[in-house]
Amino acid sequence: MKLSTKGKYGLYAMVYLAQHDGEGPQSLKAIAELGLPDPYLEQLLGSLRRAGLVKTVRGPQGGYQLSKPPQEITMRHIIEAMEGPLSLSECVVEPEHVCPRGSNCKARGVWGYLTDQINGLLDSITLTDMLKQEIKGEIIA
Amino acid sequence: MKLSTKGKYGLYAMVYLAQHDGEGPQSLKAIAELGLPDPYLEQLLGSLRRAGLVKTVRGPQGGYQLSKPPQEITMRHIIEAMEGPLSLSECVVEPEHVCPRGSNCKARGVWGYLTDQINGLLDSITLTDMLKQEIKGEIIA
DNA sequence: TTAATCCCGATTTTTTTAGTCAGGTATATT
DNA sequence: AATATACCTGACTAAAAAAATCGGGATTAA
Repeated sequence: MKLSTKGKYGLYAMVYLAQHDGEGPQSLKAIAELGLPDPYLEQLLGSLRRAGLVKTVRGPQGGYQLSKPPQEITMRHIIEAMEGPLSLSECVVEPEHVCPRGSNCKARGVWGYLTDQINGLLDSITLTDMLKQEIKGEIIA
Repeated sequence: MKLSTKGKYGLYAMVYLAQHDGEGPQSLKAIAELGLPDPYLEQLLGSLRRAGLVKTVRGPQGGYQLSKPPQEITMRHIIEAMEGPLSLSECVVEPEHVCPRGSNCKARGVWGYLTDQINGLLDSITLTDMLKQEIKGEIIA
């Protein structure tokens, strides 16, 4: 179980924007200094924009910035924008999924439970928490 | 963020073995009735055996069975056997990872925190819980 | 008008996942 | 001992997903 680069790069970019919140638009090139391939990063920022997490300014001095305060943006928003909803098993997410294991499959409940718990975790972490390196009063550095 | 079929099939197989615990070895063919391709499943059961979660009996009437009581086998044991340790980012797992973002990368702490939390969740669910469809007193069906 | 900068779709490359297969080993049964 | 059942192993292949690349277009400050 691992995270794709999409999710990681997306988060790095968002942390960068949070660190420069209020300083005006940050260019793609500036963000890519984090060590990310810029044409790829451009794609990813597109996802973040379409998800409503960043807004852009075109033209010279243009760039990307957070579309709302960092304390209102959670890890879940970001990861979900980049990778789609967390799905440990299709049967939890897809409405009319037919499972070869029938209706009394014992795994199904666990997938649902875990999905909820992990989503809850992601919901509970904001960009501000990350900058402060503190979640629910706990130092995470 | 999703789980591979390895993890899923591995769990299905383990649930099956838990349901038939004490009934003697269960053949590959019997387990594959869950709807899994049997030559592939065979591979996966190999991982579970090497991880010490199942033991096998060869020859006629042979098959697979749990190597310890179902309440001692957790989701984490199973998923980890199938997919290796949970790794949201290399920097958390690999000892000498050089990160282009340097030592004050704000994401690192979060990866560590999340990794611990999710591992904790997986630790807390046993095969018995799954059969009972109940985790920490909560019905999950 | 120019240059900086974002936007977008198509394409390619690489990696991982998923699955197959052939031949080998152990063992209960007769 | 012979046989048939069943697990074991490693190499192989195919398909899908991830990770990027690229070329050309649109917007706008200066």
